[in-house]
Amino acid sequence: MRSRRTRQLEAVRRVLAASRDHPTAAQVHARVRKLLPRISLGTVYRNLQKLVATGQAMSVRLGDGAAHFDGVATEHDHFVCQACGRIIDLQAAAEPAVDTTGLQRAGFAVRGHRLAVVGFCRECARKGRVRRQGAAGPG
Amino acid sequence: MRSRRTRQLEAVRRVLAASRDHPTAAQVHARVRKLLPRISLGTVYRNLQKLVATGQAMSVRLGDGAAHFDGVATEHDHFVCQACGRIIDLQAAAEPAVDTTGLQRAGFAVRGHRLAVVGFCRECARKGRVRRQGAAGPG
DNA sequence: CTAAATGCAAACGATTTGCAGCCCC
DNA sequence: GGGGCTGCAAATCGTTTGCATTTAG
Repeated sequence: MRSRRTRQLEAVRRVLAASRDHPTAAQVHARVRKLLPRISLGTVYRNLQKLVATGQAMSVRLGDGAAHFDGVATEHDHFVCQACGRIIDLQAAAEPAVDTTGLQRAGFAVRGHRLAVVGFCRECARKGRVRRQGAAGPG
Repeated sequence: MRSRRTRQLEAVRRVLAASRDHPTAAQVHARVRKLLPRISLGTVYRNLQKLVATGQAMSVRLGDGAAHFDGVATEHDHFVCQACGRIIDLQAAAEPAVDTTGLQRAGFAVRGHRLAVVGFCRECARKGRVRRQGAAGPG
């Protein structure tokens, strides 16, 4: 019943902690392989689950099919750039505060939220890759 | 190149407009089948895509694998009940306003956002199904 | 030792796609 | 009548799972 400290789990933990780009399970797998060439994708999935379950990582879904993993486990929001695809952490009490007091007053028991702000990051906005309003929304 | 007005597309549009519960593609399929028993799931997917692409519907992802479809196409947020699984539209300027002015000041070009507030809906909260804080987050 | 974890491959669920025939415009 | 659309089935993608074998404690 007790949980073991395997080299595979350690490697996944380490890779995730060193990644700032919210890799998918497949990307984590590719990176961990450099340390443990024989590790399987299934094991990566199992260990990612374990880290999420123990609050050492979080998984975020963003429109596209695959789950992305975040070594930052404290609750925070994300910004998704429509041009370069980067997923940026919106840390701390900073930025987009979500006000749920109205909901709570209405009788909802709020436990948390998932927020992804969509648009163009500083760099892409500066480079003028900004497609002006219109067309598809934040999907 | 021109788009046609088929009975299948019409049926999907109608079913979605009449649904307030954010059905999955499979659920839409089941409902449309009552009108067109021979319609295939693939066609339902293709037509749902078409409605989303033309701004007549929106698709929302919420933790669980499947996409849920919403006949309300105007941008709005959702509340997901952890007890009964219901997905509730948070309409209008009401409720959880997301403040992105800080982000914009920081150079981000904000185009929109996706917000899901997680917790217990009025009914479930009242019935005491509320598991108190702790354990897993809004995953 | 021995139960938990691994690697591998098959199983899965959601969604997409190729194709032959159908049917709107 | 022609090309988009359909139904069907097979294919794809991300993720999970069963099982024999390895390995941490």
